Amino acid sequence: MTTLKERVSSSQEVNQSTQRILVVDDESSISELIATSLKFVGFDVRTAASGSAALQIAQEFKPHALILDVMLPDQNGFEVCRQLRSEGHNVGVLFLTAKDSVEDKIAGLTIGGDDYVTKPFSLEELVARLRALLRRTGATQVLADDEKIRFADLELDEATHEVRRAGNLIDLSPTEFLLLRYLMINADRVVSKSQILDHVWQYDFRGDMGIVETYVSYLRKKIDIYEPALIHTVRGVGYRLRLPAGK
Amino acid sequence: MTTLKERVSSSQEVNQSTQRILVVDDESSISELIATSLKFVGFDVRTAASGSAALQIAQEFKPHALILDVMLPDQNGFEVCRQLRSEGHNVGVLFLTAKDSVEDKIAGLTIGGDDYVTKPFSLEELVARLRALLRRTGATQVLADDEKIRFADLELDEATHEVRRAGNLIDLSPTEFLLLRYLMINADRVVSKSQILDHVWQYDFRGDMGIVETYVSYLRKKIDIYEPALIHTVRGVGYRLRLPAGK
DNA sequence: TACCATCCTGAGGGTTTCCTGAGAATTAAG
DNA sequence: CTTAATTCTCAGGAAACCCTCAGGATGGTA
Repeated sequence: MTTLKERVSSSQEVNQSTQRILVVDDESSISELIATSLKFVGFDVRTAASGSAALQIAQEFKPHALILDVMLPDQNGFEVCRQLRSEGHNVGVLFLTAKDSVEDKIAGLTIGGDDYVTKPFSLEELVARLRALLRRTGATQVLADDEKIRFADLELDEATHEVRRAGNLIDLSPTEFLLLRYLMINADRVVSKSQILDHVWQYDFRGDMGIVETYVSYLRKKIDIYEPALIHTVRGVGYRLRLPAGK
Repeated sequence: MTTLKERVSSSQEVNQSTQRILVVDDESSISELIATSLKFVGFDVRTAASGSAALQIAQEFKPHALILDVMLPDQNGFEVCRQLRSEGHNVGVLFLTAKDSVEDKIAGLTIGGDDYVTKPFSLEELVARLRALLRRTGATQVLADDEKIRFADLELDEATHEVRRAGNLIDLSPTEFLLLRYLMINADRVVSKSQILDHVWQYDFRGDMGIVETYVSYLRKKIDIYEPALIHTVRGVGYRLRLPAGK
């Protein structure tokens, strides 16, 4: 089994126009995981382990968005957010909260275009939410890409959660949706089962990679009943989304 | 398929022509909540924590409307309002009052096109009232909306609070109305239960999201007794208002 | 061809999510 | 004060979903 960090560095996605993200979490394993992952897809990332450190770094780093744990050693995440806003930082925030947090005042988190993700999360979900947030808060200079991902005659719409193949609507479960999304983002590239597991499943998943095979099978039965087949197995390596031409 | 402008109108609403709103409340958590929310839907917002500060800021900011807590540290909100008017500021005011204050008094004092909202409020309600106020006071230079929101054969009139489906009048409770309104504003997009809770329910609501399910159930029994069904659940994500067309 | 590692997929059990009816609690109206 | 409307909680059941497992299929290699 490889390490998370190794496996994370896989895809390569250019042109993020270097948006700056500040990650704030006191568990360094979490903030490192996120930072590594975000850097790799092209963001400019800094980390902080406390609220006060975050405020300080934000002064000079001027991030386009924050990923902010609500439970911090010195002060709570909302307070950090409030202070930032009152200092004029017009920045979107993606909160991280424990799933079982005792009704930890998880209200009002989605008001200003902000959003939250519960721990444990999957990297795919985190990145998807972050991108949606940047789009909403207008921090993106590249101008809304319709919120749609396309490959061949496949079309995945993040706003409506609709997936179509050749115009036909396809019904996917949440996990199937995330998996397809990951494959489409990495279209034409081979992604290993480990990579898929790390990105699509929650980071505390403790099963083997058989589940990836199972879900690829599910996906095939839904999207590759059409010709031509798009999901291809690269034996001993992983999977790859491609058209037959580009052999 | 709705137009982009329609879909966008809840989240980022372009072309608000940057109307200026001054929010006055001594609780910073409240004024920040309001400011964040209003900025997000396209207003230009400033905040003040006292009556005197408000008067000062109003001099240079020249707001199109005020959101004004009636209980302020230095002076009472009505007094602030009176002073502003005597200084020639022709501006509509949306008062914020504690629920248990004597409502008759307030009603009597809200002359002209003014209005008031009791704490705790829901953001949907606050924004709706503010827009109505701006419309009445003529501060709005563009945006002569129909005051009606439509989707498919659904029609919701903000002025009369009437809802019709295929011409049939439908009787909704206040919460049902706000919920439907929120869904219609976000027609075709998936909205999560958290988003619904944050926008439709009062900001101090401390229950779980089961209540959203309950109210969706109520709504369905009133508007989806007609064909086709418009309210669809997206398992694991939220709800979405849509036509069956895309199948 | 025979063998082995890898991959595919159907079946089934356990869990989670969602829907809805019933009723308590609160509020508004008569 | 009584009644009605509305809001909210709760819990049972149904459906969807997640995951494991194992037998069969496939591909590479000796």
